[in-house]
Amino acid sequence: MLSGDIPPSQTIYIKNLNEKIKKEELKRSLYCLFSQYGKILDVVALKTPKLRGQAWVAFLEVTSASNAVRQMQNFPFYDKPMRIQYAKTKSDCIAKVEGSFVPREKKRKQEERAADRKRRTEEGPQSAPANGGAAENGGRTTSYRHGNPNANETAAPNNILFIENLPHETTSAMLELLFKQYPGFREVRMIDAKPGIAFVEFEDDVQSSMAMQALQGFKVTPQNPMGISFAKK
DNA sequence: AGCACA
Repeated sequence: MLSGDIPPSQTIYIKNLNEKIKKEELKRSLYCLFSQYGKILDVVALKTPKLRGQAWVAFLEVTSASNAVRQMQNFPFYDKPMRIQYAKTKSDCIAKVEGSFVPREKKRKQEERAADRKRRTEEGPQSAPANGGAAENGGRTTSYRHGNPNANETAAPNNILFIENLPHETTSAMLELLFKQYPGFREVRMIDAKPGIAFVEFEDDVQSSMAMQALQGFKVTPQNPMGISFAKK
């Protein structure tokens, strides 16, 4: 891979991030943006002088990270193109999942030893930032893989979303109600000749990504979890 | 440019 001679792994390293964004918001947005590629275990961002403008997103699957590196490369995020590589070292949350986690000891700073001491014995996937809504309904259906035209390959980001698996009774007014709660919403378009699908347009790719993540798998009916992907250009 | 997890 030409991604800077670092071998593929579950964790991506992102730099050139907008440093004006507050840490919590940044983590939340990264979580939203990248969870389209698969389950995220953790998002790490620090605002220390050495580490500002950078973040790590740890996926459960290497393939998720690979897709993210390729498809989100140079993605304009808060007005700055993201530069994405694989992380150089394994994330703690990955080591924990693999059962190989050992609290770092005498590495750099001994002030960390005290912190290690009170390290909580956590088990499962690390705390991912909460997503902004629609979580009650059926929960995380991270990627929709049925009649999806981009089944194996996630489409490149687009300000227009492609919605499928809708009940045929769905109207654009219904979808509008659902999507207009997310910033940047523009319009819903449906085609009479093609029931069950819709296009939803946002102002830009970031905003469409947020809505996609928030509403992915949203169950219009118990049989109809929405499949949302980026429309093809 | 800069690779951490507190």
